[in-house]
Amino acid sequence: MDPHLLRTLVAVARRGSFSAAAEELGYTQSAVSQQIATLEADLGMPLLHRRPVAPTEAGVRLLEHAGPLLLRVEAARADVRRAAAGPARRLAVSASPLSVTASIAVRLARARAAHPRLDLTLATVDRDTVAADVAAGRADLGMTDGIAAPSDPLRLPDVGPLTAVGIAEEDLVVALPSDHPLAGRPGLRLADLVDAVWLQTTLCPLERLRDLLGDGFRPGLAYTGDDVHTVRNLVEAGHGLTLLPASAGRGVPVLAPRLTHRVELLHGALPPGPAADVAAALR
Amino acid sequence: MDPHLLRTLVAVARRGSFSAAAEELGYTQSAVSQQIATLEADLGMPLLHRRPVAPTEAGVRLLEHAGPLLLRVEAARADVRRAAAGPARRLAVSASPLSVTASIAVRLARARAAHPRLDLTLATVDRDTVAADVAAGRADLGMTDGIAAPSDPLRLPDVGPLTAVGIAEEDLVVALPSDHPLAGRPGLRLADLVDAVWLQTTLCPLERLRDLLGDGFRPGLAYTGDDVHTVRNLVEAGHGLTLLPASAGRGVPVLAPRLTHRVELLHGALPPGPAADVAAALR
DNA sequence: TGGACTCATAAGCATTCCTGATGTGTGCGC
DNA sequence: GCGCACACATCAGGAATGCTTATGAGTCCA
Repeated sequence: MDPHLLRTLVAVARRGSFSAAAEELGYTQSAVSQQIATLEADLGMPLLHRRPVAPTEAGVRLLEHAGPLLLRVEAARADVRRAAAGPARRLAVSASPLSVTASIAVRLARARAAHPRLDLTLATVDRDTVAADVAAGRADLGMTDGIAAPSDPLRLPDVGPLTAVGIAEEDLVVALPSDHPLAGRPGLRLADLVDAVWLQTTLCPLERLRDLLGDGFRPGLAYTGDDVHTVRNLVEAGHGLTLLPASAGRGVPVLAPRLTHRVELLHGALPPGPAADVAAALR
Repeated sequence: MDPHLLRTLVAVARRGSFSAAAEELGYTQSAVSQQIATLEADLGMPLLHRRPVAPTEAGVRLLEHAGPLLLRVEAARADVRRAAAGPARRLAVSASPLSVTASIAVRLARARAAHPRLDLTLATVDRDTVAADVAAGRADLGMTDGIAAPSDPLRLPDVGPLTAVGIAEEDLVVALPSDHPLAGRPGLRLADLVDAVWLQTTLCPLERLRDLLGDGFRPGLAYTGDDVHTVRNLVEAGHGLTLLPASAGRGVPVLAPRLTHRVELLHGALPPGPAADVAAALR
C-alpha cells in the first residue's frame, strides 16, 4: 500500500481514465495500468470497474482513506522539515473566507507588533485548502470558519495530525432581501424559514445546514466564489437566503436553534518561536 | 516515505537497536541499516543518533506521525476487506476496562436479542488497543472510557478514520480508605485533595488528571493491570487515592470540578447490517 | 466493417532492495 | 594499551520491482 499507488488510484478515480491520470502524473498509461493492477493484487480484489472507469465498492472505501492518508504523509514531511529548520523568520497563515474577523485581525496586529522582524503572510484560500496547506507546511497556521452549535467544534474533514482550537465565535444572522416580510424583525427562528429558498454557496453550505437542522432547505442559485458583497447582492435580488456572521453585514439574528459562526485555529507541531507566539496571541 | 520504511523506523526506535529490529521484522541487519539510510536520504536529515540508537529531533517528529499513519493504513485495508466481505455473521467488540457499564451491558443484551443468530464477541483490552483493534478490523466496534468534563469528548490518541460518539456518562467518586478523614463526606472538591497521594493506574491516569486540573497530584504506588478489586484494596491499604466511576464501588462523589466518567463508542465505516444495528442500540 | 479509443499485456532495461561478506568505530576486560 | 566483542555502515552481487515501448484486445461508433 505504497502512497505512490494510492496517489495514482486517486488520480485515476478523479479523472475517470487511466490515460488521463497517466498524463497528469507524468507516467505512461501502461505504468498506471500496472500500478492499479498491483494495488488490486495486493488487496485481492478489483478496485475499479473498467469501461467506464469507476471505483468499485471496495475502491470507494479505499478512496475515502486515501485522501487523509496522503495528507498525513505530507504533514509528516512538513513537520520533520520544520523541526530541522528551526524557528521561522517567515510565517504563513492560510485563512478561509470569513474567518478573519475584526477581533482576530486586531490580535494578529498585536502579535505582529510583538515580533517586528517577522514577515507575516496571510492568504485567503478555499476552506478545504486550509487544512491541506497547514498539513503540507505551505502555511504555519490556518484559520477555518463554519457554522456550529455554541462551543461545539467544527466538523473538519479529517484534520489528522493537526490541532484545532476555537478562537472566535459570533452570532449568525439571516441575510434577507430588505422587502422580505421578516426583514424588519429583531430575530427569527430558522424553523420558520426551512421552506424558503437558500443560496448555495461555500460561505454557508446548504449541506451543513441540513446536517444540523434536517432536510427542507430548498436550493436556490448556486454561487461559486467567496465574495460577501456579491452574496449580499444576490440575496437582495431574491436569489435565496443565506446565513452570515453578524459582522459580515446586516440581517436578522437567528434565535433558534442556537448556532454560531465559529473560527478555529489550525496548526501542526509548533516549536517555540514566533509561530507559537502568534498562535498563542490568536487564542 | 513508504510505510515499509516507517514500520522499520518505528521498530528500530522501539527496540533501540538496528539488529534487534531486523530480527523482529525478519530482515538482515544490513537491510534495516539501508532502509533507515534511505529514509534519512529522502528527508535530507538524520533521524536517528547511533551509539546509542535514539531518535533525533526530526526523528521524534516523524515517529509521532508514523504510528497513526500505519494505523490508518491498517484501517484502510480492514475497511476494504469489510466492504468485500458483506454483512458479518460475527461481531467483535473490544472494550477498555470500566467501559462496559451496567446500562451498556443491558443495551448490548437487547441488541443481541434482536439478532439471535449473531455471534457476539466481547474482549476487554488495553485502552490504547481499542482504537488499534477497530482500525485494523480485529474488532467491529470499540468502547473506550475516560475522564472528561461533562459532554466533552474524550481526547483519544489520534483516532484517525474512526468515528467516536459518547454513549454513557456517569459521576465520578474518589476512592478513599475508610479511615480517611474525608471518607464519610457526602461530596468533596478535588482541589482539597491535590496534595494527597494518588495511585498511578491506567484506570485513572495521573497524567490525565494533571491535564485537566493542573499539577499537584503526588504519585503513589504504580499499579499495572485493570482489576478494580485490586485497586480498591490498594486504596484501602493507603497506597493512594484514585477516581472511579460511581458504579464501580463506593467513594465520595466529586463535586468540583465538574467531571464525569465517559464512555465512547468507536467504529469505522459501518455498512448496514448487524454491526450498524448494534452500534445504534448502544447509542 | 473499419477506425479510433482505451485498458491490458509482453519484452526489455534500469533501478531498487535484499542477502552475505566485510569494513569501521566504540566500549570493555584483561 | 591491546585485543575482543559488539553494533552499525558499506560493498558486491543477484533477485525483484517498476518503468517504457510496443503490441494486443475489447468497445464504441460511423
